[in-house]
Amino acid sequence: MSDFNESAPAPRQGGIAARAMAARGANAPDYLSGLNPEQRAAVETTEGPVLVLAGAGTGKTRVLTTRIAHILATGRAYPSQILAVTFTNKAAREMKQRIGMLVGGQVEGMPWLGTFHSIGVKILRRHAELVGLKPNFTILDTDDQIRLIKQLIQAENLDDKRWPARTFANMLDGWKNKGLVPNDIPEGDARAFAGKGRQLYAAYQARLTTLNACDFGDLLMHPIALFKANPDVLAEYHRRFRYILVDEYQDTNVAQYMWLRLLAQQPSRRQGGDAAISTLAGKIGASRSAPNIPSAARQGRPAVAADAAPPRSEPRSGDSVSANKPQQINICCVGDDDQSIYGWRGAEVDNILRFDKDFPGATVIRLERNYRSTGHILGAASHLIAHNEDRLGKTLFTDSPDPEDPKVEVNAGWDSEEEARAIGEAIEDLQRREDHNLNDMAILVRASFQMRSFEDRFVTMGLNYRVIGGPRFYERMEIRDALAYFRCVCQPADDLAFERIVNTPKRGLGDATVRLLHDYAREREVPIIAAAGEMVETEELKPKPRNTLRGLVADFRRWSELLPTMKHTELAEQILEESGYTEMWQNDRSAEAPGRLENLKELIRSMEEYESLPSFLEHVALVMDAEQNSEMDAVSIMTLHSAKGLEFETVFLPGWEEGLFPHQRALDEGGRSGLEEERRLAYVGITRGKRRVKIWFVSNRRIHGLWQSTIPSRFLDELPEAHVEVMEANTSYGGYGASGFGGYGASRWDGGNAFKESSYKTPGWKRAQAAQAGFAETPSRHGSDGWAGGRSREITYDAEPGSRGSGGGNGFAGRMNDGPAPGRGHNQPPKKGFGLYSSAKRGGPREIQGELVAKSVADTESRFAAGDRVFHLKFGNGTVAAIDGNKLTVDFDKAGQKRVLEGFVEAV
DNA sequence: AGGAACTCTATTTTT
DNA sequence: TAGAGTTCCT
Repeated sequence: MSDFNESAPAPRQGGIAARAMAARGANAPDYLSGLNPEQRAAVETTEGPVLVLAGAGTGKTRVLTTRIAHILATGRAYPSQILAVTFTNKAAREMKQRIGMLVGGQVEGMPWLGTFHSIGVKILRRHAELVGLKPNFTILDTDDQIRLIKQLIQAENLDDKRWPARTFANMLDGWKNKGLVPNDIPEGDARAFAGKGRQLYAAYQARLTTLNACDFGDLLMHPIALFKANPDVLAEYHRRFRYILVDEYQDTNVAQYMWLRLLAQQPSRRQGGDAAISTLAGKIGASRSAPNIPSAARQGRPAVAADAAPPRSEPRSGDSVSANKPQQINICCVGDDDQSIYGWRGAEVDNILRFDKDFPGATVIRLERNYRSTGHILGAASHLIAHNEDRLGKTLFTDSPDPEDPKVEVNAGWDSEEEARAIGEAIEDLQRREDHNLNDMAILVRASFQMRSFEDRFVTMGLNYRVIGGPRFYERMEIRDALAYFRCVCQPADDLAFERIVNTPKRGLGDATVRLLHDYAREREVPIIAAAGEMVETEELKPKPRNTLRGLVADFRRWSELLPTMKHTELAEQILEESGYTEMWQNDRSAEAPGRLENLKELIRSMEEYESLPSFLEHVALVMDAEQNSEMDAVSIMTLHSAKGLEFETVFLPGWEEGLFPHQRALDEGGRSGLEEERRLAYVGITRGKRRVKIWFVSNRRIHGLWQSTIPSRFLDELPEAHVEVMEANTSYGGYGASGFGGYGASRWDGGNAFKESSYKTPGWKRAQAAQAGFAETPSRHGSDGWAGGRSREITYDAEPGSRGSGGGNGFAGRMNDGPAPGRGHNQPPKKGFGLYSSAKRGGPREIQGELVAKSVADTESRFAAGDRVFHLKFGNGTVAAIDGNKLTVDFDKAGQKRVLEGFVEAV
């Protein structure tokens, strides 16, 4: 049944390896020509651990795919002996396709190329019993997960408003990213949720086991636990995988790291996390064991594998290709530390930074020759990223700099509407004058709310655009409902699916009935559908719901019986018909209803490609992904995060303002490393551009409904003059800041073309420096109608509701009226007061590559000391308790302890 | 069951 | 401000 226990087959006629070998030339095979020396080294260094540091646009995927082709073509391994992991399905698909192209044909023979998760499931299906699951376990999506958690929270008699399931789901995610089981979560976390954090986690896992289900995190956690507890199983995989390849290594989290290390036969280095992993399911109350004891030992099994020396002299059946060579770790990780932008969801840049320590004797190959962008773009990006401290260091270069290439542009605008207008015009310009396709242009934003102004504008202009990202096909309500029906049919134990649709469409089976069902099922420990089947035979339900439920149970029974015989697409259609689900939307008069029906049809259509309903469900759980139509010519709008890996002729980067980019929250929560991640995001953004990069910033932006004055991003100051051109403002109101816009402005950017002389001698820059010693100056007010004159709001720190931006009446600026019409008198002289963003106080200049740059906020020395008495506009008088960069912890006499920005506080 | 009124919250996202 | 989610009322 599985190909796993067979010994490696001889290359089949027409099989991938055979074809690859046939395709191989005598000396320099085709696929190797056209690689540059570094790439070629990365491909040909097949043995031992290899780290390929592949800068943006240096041909990373090409190396990865060619390397696989090379391994196959030289007979080093069979396709089934190569483990190749990616993060996204898209990347996996692309790799498969490209390997196919290299080797000539479809790659049916690469069974172990896939995402961490899909490979995880594959492993888990084979050995499910070892972690207490059945092989047909379900995979829960975030939605199910949250509903389940909510039930558990309620079962613990906690207020689910005060303790939102969402929050818990996030914590859960964090733990699983770190590979922590309930017993190993930090004490602080354990105390969360009214002291029930750990208990809830354990209860959650126990519940998943009863449901015969897994969440996404478990797809990594279970295999790790399994390998550790069953060295014999791990050894089989060791024997199998001759070569391991990892894409986007900088994005791996701790759990993925542990998973890889186990498979790479490395003794584990990280004690904490490793000791943590044991069997996840239902380990409540198990006593906390001493660190460093492998979990296998705890469970009374021999401890080998991870924590002991790797079994180097394992017999290696099925290894007909190169038997008898000493065991080597042929792992190749490809990544770019400078493009690590997922720290916030658990990625550990550290994994890539430490590779050579993890794998002693590793070969490190740098790919720095860029084939994508112009010299100016590379120069700008490299100079920017050089401001990061935690990096391995690479410098991209191009062989073909062209004096005609445009420099990276920096543009200023008044507000987000003008920004959208101007970018819209620039797009039309390129389209008309340069004959650009809209498909070659993209707008990359930091946060999705920024998209709106572009959409609004493009709609009025009649400009085609396409938003990438956002809610996906399989996340739509109607799709989830339909899938829930199918799940109930295929998996009678899927309580969550059943609960989702018992009363959809409305059948009069409301909360009360469901609760009864639930209690009954829990008590008897049977699945809810089974419980329903039993309960309708009793007197426990009122006649009406009882009859309805009886009907529904009969429906499901009938559908289940049809499952083995009927064609799955027809059955699916029948289910949706007979359940009344389709009808529900047909009767719905709302505007979305027709679209939903259309989506349901699309769902059925997409099932065609799969053999059966269960196999379709499996696909859906893992590949929450649907193709977008790329037919029409349209500008792409997306976040910087979703742009990673893409490239465009022209890239627009709006919103380069302090607080937005770098994002205030990243700064607050991540400190210096948070800032560095933001900077990498900027780097990713710039390096998406092939020929043109146009950066924008504005001086007023509406955030949470209030107009905020903003200052230019510090990243602008980190761009090298040689590769950047500051554009003259060409808007009707007369340009940005020629008259010392705002007054609080902090950089060379507010001097318009003053930049060309000397960036750091401009009044703006001096002001910025001066500001560091005292208050930043206020933003200017503008307009005259409806201006509240409220106090500026405290970004993030002030959670006190109800008082932001209104009342006060003390004349400190911050609240603006509606979008200002250009040309109106918006440039009033600055008023002395409190700065909006005290991050305006960028630290003293620092020398990098002969240039002065802004220093990060974290280094700024506070003008306060612990014990100082201070006054805060809202909280009144207080005493400084602690200082953290520009943030103060203050014990207020009346308001208690608060964290406030230094800029909002005045010495008394 | 449905709707009005109210509250809360506002990066980034894959699997 | 706006959208989602919840509560409360009929």
